[in-house]
Amino acid sequence: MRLRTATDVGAAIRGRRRALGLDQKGLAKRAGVSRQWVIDIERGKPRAALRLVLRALEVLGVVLRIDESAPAPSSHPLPSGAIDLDAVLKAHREPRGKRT
Amino acid sequence: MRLRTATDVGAAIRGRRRALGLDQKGLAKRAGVSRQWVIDIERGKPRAALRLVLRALEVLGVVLRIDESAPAPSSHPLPSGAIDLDAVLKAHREPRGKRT
DNA sequence: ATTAATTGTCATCGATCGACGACATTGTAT
DNA sequence: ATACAATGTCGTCGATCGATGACAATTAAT
Repeated sequence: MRLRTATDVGAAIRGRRRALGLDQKGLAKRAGVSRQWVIDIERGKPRAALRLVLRALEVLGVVLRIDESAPAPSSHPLPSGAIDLDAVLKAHREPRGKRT
Repeated sequence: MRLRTATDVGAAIRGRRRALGLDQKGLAKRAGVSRQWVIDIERGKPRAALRLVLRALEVLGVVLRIDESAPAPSSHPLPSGAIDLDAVLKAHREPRGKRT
Protein backbone atom coordinates (compact mmCIF):
# COMPACT_ATOMS: atom_id res chain seq x y z
CA MET A 1 0.00 0.00 0.00
CA ARG A 2 1.11 3.50 -0.71
CA LEU A 3 0.74 6.39 1.69
CA ARG A 4 0.09 9.80 0.16
CA THR A 5 -2.30 11.54 2.52
CA ALA A 6 -3.15 11.60 6.18
CA THR A 7 -6.28 9.68 5.28
CA ASP A 8 -4.15 6.92 3.84
CA VAL A 9 -2.19 6.72 7.05
CA GLY A 10 -5.38 6.59 9.05
CA ALA A 11 -6.75 3.82 6.91
CA ALA A 12 -3.52 1.89 7.23
CA ILE A 13 -3.57 2.16 10.98
CA ARG A 14 -7.18 1.17 11.33
CA GLY A 15 -6.69 -1.71 8.93
CA ARG A 16 -3.69 -3.11 10.74
CA ARG A 17 -5.28 -2.60 14.12
CA ARG A 18 -8.30 -4.62 13.15
CA ALA A 19 -6.22 -7.23 11.41
CA LEU A 20 -4.44 -7.72 14.71
CA GLY A 21 -7.65 -7.85 16.66
CA LEU A 22 -6.91 -4.79 18.74
CA ASP A 23 -9.47 -2.28 19.88
CA GLN A 24 -8.70 1.43 19.98
CA LYS A 25 -8.14 1.28 23.69
CA GLY A 26 -5.55 -1.43 23.29
CA LEU A 27 -3.68 0.34 20.55
CA ALA A 28 -3.79 3.57 22.52
CA LYS A 29 -2.23 1.94 25.55
CA ARG A 30 0.49 0.14 23.62
CA ALA A 31 1.39 3.20 21.62
CA GLY A 32 1.27 5.47 24.62
CA VAL A 33 -1.39 7.75 23.21
CA SER A 34 -4.94 8.59 24.17
CA ARG A 35 -7.89 6.74 22.73
CA GLN A 36 -9.06 10.08 21.41
CA TRP A 37 -5.87 10.28 19.42
CA VAL A 38 -6.49 6.90 17.87
CA ILE A 39 -9.97 7.96 16.89
CA ASP A 40 -8.61 11.10 15.30
CA ILE A 41 -5.72 9.53 13.46
CA GLU A 42 -7.89 6.80 12.02
CA ARG A 43 -10.09 9.55 10.69
CA GLY A 44 -7.12 11.02 8.92
CA LYS A 45 -6.10 13.83 11.22
CA PRO A 46 -3.69 15.91 9.11
CA ARG A 47 -1.88 17.61 11.96
CA ALA A 48 -1.14 14.54 14.00
CA ALA A 49 2.36 14.48 15.46
CA LEU A 50 4.85 12.53 13.39
CA ARG A 51 6.32 10.82 16.43
CA LEU A 52 3.00 9.44 17.56
CA VAL A 53 2.15 8.21 14.11
CA LEU A 54 5.45 6.39 13.84
CA ARG A 55 4.96 4.90 17.27
CA ALA A 56 1.53 3.63 16.39
CA LEU A 57 2.85 2.06 13.21
CA GLU A 58 5.71 0.52 15.13
CA VAL A 59 3.34 -1.01 17.65
CA LEU A 60 1.27 -2.40 14.83
CA GLY A 61 4.33 -3.92 13.28
CA VAL A 62 4.01 -1.82 10.18
CA VAL A 63 7.19 -1.36 8.21
CA LEU A 64 7.51 2.04 6.57
CA ARG A 65 9.92 2.44 3.71
CA ILE A 66 10.75 4.86 0.99
CA ASP A 67 11.68 4.09 -2.56
CA GLU A 68 15.24 5.32 -3.07
CA SER A 69 14.87 5.32 -6.82
CA ALA A 70 12.22 7.94 -7.23
CA PRO A 71 12.30 10.25 -10.24
CA ALA A 72 11.72 14.01 -10.22
CA PRO A 73 8.50 15.45 -8.87
CA SER A 74 5.69 15.97 -11.36
CA SER A 75 4.56 19.48 -10.59
CA HIS A 76 7.14 22.20 -10.13
CA PRO A 77 9.81 20.27 -11.98
CA LEU A 78 13.32 20.92 -10.90
CA PRO A 79 15.36 23.47 -12.80
CA SER A 80 16.35 20.65 -15.13
CA GLY A 81 19.39 19.74 -17.12
CA ALA A 82 22.71 20.23 -15.42
CA ILE A 83 21.17 20.54 -12.00
CA ASP A 84 21.63 16.90 -11.27
CA LEU A 85 25.35 17.16 -11.68
CA ASP A 86 25.71 20.21 -9.51
CA ALA A 87 23.46 18.57 -6.99
CA VAL A 88 25.63 15.51 -6.76
CA LEU A 89 28.71 17.61 -6.18
CA LYS A 90 26.95 19.87 -3.74
CA ALA A 91 25.54 17.01 -1.74
CA HIS A 92 28.82 15.21 -1.77
CA ARG A 93 30.52 18.17 -0.19
CA GLU A 94 28.17 17.77 2.76
CA PRO A 95 27.67 21.51 3.33
CA ARG A 96 26.66 21.26 6.95
CA GLY A 97 28.32 19.24 9.67
CA LYS A 98 27.91 15.51 9.32
CA ARG A 99 30.09 13.02 11.07
CA THR A 100 31.90 10.80 8.61
CA MET B 1 15.48 2.93 3.43
CA ARG B 2 13.34 2.26 6.42
CA LEU B 3 11.68 4.94 8.50
CA ARG B 4 11.32 4.28 12.20
CA THR B 5 11.83 7.59 13.92
CA ALA B 6 11.32 11.27 13.24
CA THR B 7 15.06 11.49 12.81
CA ASP B 8 14.88 8.97 10.01
CA VAL B 9 12.25 11.03 8.29
CA GLY B 10 14.34 14.13 8.67
CA ALA B 11 17.36 12.41 7.22
CA ALA B 12 15.33 11.11 4.32
CA ILE B 13 14.01 14.55 3.54
CA ARG B 14 17.38 16.22 3.77
CA GLY B 15 18.94 13.49 1.69
CA ARG B 16 16.40 13.70 -1.08
CA ARG B 17 16.43 17.47 -1.05
CA ARG B 18 20.16 17.57 -1.57
CA ALA B 19 20.04 14.83 -4.13
CA LEU B 20 17.66 17.00 -6.09
CA GLY B 21 19.81 20.06 -5.69
CA LEU B 22 17.24 22.01 -3.77
CA ASP B 23 17.98 24.40 -0.95
CA GLN B 24 15.74 24.66 2.11
CA LYS B 25 14.15 27.76 0.74
CA GLY B 26 13.21 26.00 -2.46
CA LEU B 27 11.76 22.99 -0.73
CA ALA B 28 9.86 25.23 1.66
CA LYS B 29 8.23 27.10 -1.19
CA ARG B 30 7.32 24.02 -3.18
CA ALA B 31 5.91 22.23 -0.16
CA GLY B 32 4.09 25.29 1.07
CA VAL B 33 5.85 25.41 4.42
CA SER B 34 8.20 27.85 6.08
CA ARG B 35 11.93 27.52 5.82
CA GLN B 36 11.95 27.23 9.58
CA TRP B 37 9.82 24.15 9.25
CA VAL B 38 12.26 22.56 6.85
CA ILE B 39 15.10 23.25 9.24
CA ASP B 40 13.15 21.67 12.06
CA ILE B 41 11.96 18.61 10.19
CA GLU B 42 15.42 17.86 8.87
CA ARG B 43 16.58 17.91 12.44
CA GLY B 44 14.02 15.28 13.28
CA LYS B 45 11.25 17.32 14.84
CA PRO B 46 9.04 14.70 16.50
CA ARG B 47 5.86 16.74 16.61
CA ALA B 48 5.83 17.87 13.03
CA ALA B 49 2.40 17.73 11.41
CA LEU B 50 1.77 14.58 9.41
CA ARG B 51 0.24 16.49 6.52
CA LEU B 52 3.24 18.72 6.06
CA VAL B 53 5.62 15.79 6.20
CA LEU B 54 3.65 13.95 3.55
CA ARG B 55 3.57 17.05 1.40
CA ALA B 56 7.30 17.51 1.65
CA LEU B 57 7.89 13.91 0.69
CA GLU B 58 5.47 14.26 -2.18
CA VAL B 59 7.29 17.30 -3.48
CA LEU B 60 10.55 15.45 -3.25
CA GLY B 61 9.10 12.59 -5.22
CA VAL B 62 9.52 10.19 -2.35
CA VAL B 63 7.26 7.18 -2.45
CA LEU B 64 6.11 6.00 0.97
CA ARG B 65 4.83 2.49 1.33
CA ILE B 66 4.03 -0.01 4.01
CA ASP B 67 4.68 -3.69 4.02
CA GLU B 68 1.32 -5.44 4.11
CA SER B 69 2.80 -8.67 5.31
CA ALA B 70 4.16 -7.60 8.65
CA PRO B 71 4.21 -10.05 11.56
CA ALA B 72 3.23 -9.33 15.16
CA PRO B 73 4.95 -6.58 17.13
CA SER B 74 7.90 -7.61 19.26
CA SER B 75 7.21 -5.85 22.53
CA HIS B 76 3.77 -6.11 24.06
CA PRO B 77 2.93 -9.15 21.99
CA LEU B 78 -0.69 -9.58 21.13
CA PRO B 79 -2.85 -11.81 23.33
CA SER B 80 -1.61 -14.72 21.21
CA GLY B 81 -3.11 -17.92 19.96
CA ALA B 82 -6.66 -17.80 18.74
CA ILE B 83 -6.65 -14.03 18.51
CA ASP B 84 -5.80 -14.06 14.87
CA LEU B 85 -8.90 -16.01 14.02
CA ASP B 86 -11.21 -13.81 16.00
CA ALA B 87 -9.51 -10.81 14.52
CA VAL B 88 -10.11 -11.95 11.00
CA LEU B 89 -13.78 -12.49 11.69
CA LYS B 90 -14.09 -9.25 13.59
CA ALA B 91 -12.39 -7.23 10.92
CA HIS B 92 -14.35 -8.92 8.20
CA ARG B 93 -17.58 -7.85 9.81
CA GLU B 94 -16.47 -4.25 9.38
CA PRO B 95 -17.84 -3.04 12.75
CA ARG B 96 -18.06 0.60 11.84
CA GLY B 97 -19.42 2.12 8.68
CA LYS B 98 -17.32 1.46 5.63
CA ARG B 99 -18.65 1.76 2.14
CA THR B 100 -18.14 -1.43 0.18
C1' DA C 1 -35.02 -6.75 24.54
C1' DT C 2 -30.95 -6.59 27.53
C1' DT C 3 -26.22 -6.51 28.27
C1' DA C 4 -21.55 -5.54 27.39
C1' DA C 5 -18.00 -4.01 24.36
C1' DT C 6 -16.48 -0.87 21.07
C1' DT C 7 -16.56 3.37 18.96
C1' DG C 8 -17.64 8.27 18.61
C1' DT C 9 -18.70 13.12 20.58
C1' DC C 10 -17.88 16.99 23.54
C1' DA C 11 -15.53 20.40 26.44
C1' DT C 12 -11.40 21.80 28.93
C1' DC C 13 -6.61 23.11 29.34
C1' DG C 14 -1.54 23.41 29.33
C1' DA C 15 1.81 22.64 25.71
C1' DT C 16 3.44 23.10 21.24
C1' DC C 17 3.04 24.17 16.43
C1' DG C 18 4.18 26.72 12.26
C1' DA C 19 4.74 31.27 9.97
C1' DC C 20 7.28 35.33 9.98
C1' DG C 21 11.16 38.47 10.17
C1' DA C 22 15.59 39.84 11.77
C1' DC C 23 19.93 38.37 12.75
C1' DA C 24 24.10 35.15 13.36
C1' DT C 25 26.89 31.52 11.53
C1' DT C 26 28.98 28.72 8.17
C1' DG C 27 30.57 27.39 3.68
C1' DT C 28 31.99 28.46 -1.00
C1' DA C 29 33.76 30.99 -4.59
C1' DT C 30 36.40 34.78 -6.38
C1' DA D 1 39.95 39.01 2.50
C1' DT D 2 35.39 39.93 0.42
C1' DA D 3 31.12 38.78 -1.03
C1' DC D 4 27.34 35.87 -1.42
C1' DA D 5 24.42 31.98 -0.62
C1' DA D 6 22.80 28.49 2.45
C1' DT D 7 21.87 27.23 6.93
C1' DG D 8 20.77 27.91 11.74
C1' DT D 9 19.00 30.81 15.87
C1' DC D 10 15.75 33.70 18.32
C1' DG D 11 11.34 35.68 19.75
C1' DT D 12 6.41 36.54 18.88
C1' DC D 13 1.68 35.04 18.33
C1' DG D 14 -2.73 32.92 16.87
C1' DA D 15 -4.01 28.16 16.08
C1' DT D 16 -4.05 23.50 17.17
C1' DC D 17 -2.51 19.49 19.66
C1' DG D 18 -3.14 15.61 22.76
C1' DA D 19 -4.77 13.90 27.37
C1' DT D 20 -8.61 13.32 30.20
C1' DG D 21 -13.19 12.16 31.66
C1' DA D 22 -18.01 11.86 31.08
C1' DC D 23 -21.54 10.67 28.10
C1' DA D 24 -23.98 9.09 23.67
C1' DA D 25 -24.30 5.90 19.84
C1' DT D 26 -23.50 1.68 17.61
C1' DT D 27 -22.70 -3.21 17.34
C1' DA D 28 -22.63 -8.04 18.61
C1' DA D 29 -24.09 -11.70 21.52
C1' DT D 30 -27.50 -13.90 24.50
